[in-house]
Amino acid sequence: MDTMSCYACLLKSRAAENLGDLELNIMGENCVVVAFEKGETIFKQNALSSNIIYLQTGLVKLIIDGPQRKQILQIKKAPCYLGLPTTMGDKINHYSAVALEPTAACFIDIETFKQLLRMNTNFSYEIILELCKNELDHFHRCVNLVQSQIFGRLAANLLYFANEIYDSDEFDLPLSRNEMADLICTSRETVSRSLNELAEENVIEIQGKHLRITNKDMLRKIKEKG
DNA sequence: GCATTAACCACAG
DNA sequence: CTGTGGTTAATGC
Repeated sequence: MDTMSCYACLLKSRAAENLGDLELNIMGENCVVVAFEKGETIFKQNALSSNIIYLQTGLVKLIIDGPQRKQILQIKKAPCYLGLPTTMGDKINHYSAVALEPTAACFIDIETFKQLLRMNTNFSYEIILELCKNELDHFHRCVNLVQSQIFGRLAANLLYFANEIYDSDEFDLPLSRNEMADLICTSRETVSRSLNELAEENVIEIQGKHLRITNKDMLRKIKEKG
């Protein structure tokens, strides 16, 4: 288990750019980087949480076991912090994180992280900024899920993949139909049918997981109209 | 009533 | 793991 040299890290977070040499040394001595394969769990709901996770590279799903079914809370792309709410907010994790691609994650000791928050206000500011943006995303996602029908929900999430994750209108879905269903709160059958219908309407092209958005304006309209 | 939406089930690649 | 067809329940004209 190597301690990291955060000082020399080329994948530092925006927040960590604000840390001085001394602070980076403190972080480096209390931090390890771990590689995860697709499908591996990075942290698990109900387990004790004692680390802040920083995603250096890769893609992750956050999932929570609800009273009825599994629910995908969010898809997160590196670079970003994971588990700030779940590590700072309680002793145990309220959700799990699973890698969707090969992923590299730094595990930072929670006490060290708190110490840095107190020491360096610019660092703290960037952390708060990330948390706030994240909360706004969640609010919008929540409204979309509650107030839109299937096509609105599907459209919003396809646009999210294109705009926020892949920066391209053509990409491979990182999720199975079943996981897509967990993401937009429906059944896998409905996801299959809806994707095929969007293809019939020439809004997207879909072959297996490969997806291309061919009529983005229409997809936006579908998202807005719900 | 009748139409629409979407879940659940069963079965087949 | 996916796609399809049938059935069913809820909701809205």
